[in-house]
Amino acid sequence: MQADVLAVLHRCDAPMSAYEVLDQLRGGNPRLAPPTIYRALAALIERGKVHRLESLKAFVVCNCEHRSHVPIFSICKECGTVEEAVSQRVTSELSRIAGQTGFAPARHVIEVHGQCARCESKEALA
Amino acid sequence: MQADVLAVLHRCDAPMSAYEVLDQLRGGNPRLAPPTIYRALAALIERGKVHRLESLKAFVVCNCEHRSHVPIFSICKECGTVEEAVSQRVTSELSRIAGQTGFAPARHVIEVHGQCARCESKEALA
DNA sequence: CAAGACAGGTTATAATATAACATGAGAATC
DNA sequence: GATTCTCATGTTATATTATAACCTGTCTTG
Repeated sequence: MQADVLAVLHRCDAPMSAYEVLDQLRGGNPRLAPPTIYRALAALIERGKVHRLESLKAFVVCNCEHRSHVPIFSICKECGTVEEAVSQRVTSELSRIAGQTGFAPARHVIEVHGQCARCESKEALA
Repeated sequence: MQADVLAVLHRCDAPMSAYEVLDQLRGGNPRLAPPTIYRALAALIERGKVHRLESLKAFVVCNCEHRSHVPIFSICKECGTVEEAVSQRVTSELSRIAGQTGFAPARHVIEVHGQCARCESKEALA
């Protein structure tokens, strides 16, 4: 099931809601219910294969090779595409800030909404 | 209504879900419905008085004086308290990364989950 | 085979959020 | 003063996201 979910997410190449994944997989299996999808997604996230975009309530495959990393997502508000980046500087600066108050970071959520280069140039033409 | 919602959020001093706010306000007004709360929250967020914590699906008052800023939230997984910080370095580094692919940032979501100093020391004692 | 573990199925419901239309009070205009 | 406009809120209904709780079947392992 995890493999099926991962395959659907790969095919789509854009963030999908759990229910969009569910609809895709129902084609081959009409009995599929939400808990099955959410369980598979939880396991994939645990394994680092998938990320949840908190601000979109949606899921994407992790296209990062790094084992353990702090992903930074750029989310285009026009076309919905998502890029994943990594920055040691951001991570360490966040740790530094946290350290000032004795806070121990465990998990980071970094999502940047805006407009991708492609959509900007499209808009410039119009 | 915005003032009422803000007052409730202030009293609580911790993130609250929209429905928790709703329950608080229903004491004085049994006819209150979700859209009213969500409308007030949307307006308060627009005005920068309130932030939505995407990863908690909850809302907090903005305790920052700055007019326009990129808030960085530290969320303690033990006690649920939230601290709001600002870092020019993080903001500019995120802009730099975005710039590499021509992405134009418009809104940032930065939420760090972990353990606050107080909860860490409590745990150390136990 | 019996016992246990575990993935997935099934049913039901909780929690979060918004669409669409109605109402009513006050300001602006005539 | 009557009319119209605007805008916040009320109201009803429903969409969307997520999880609890329990069941079933298969596979493993002794």
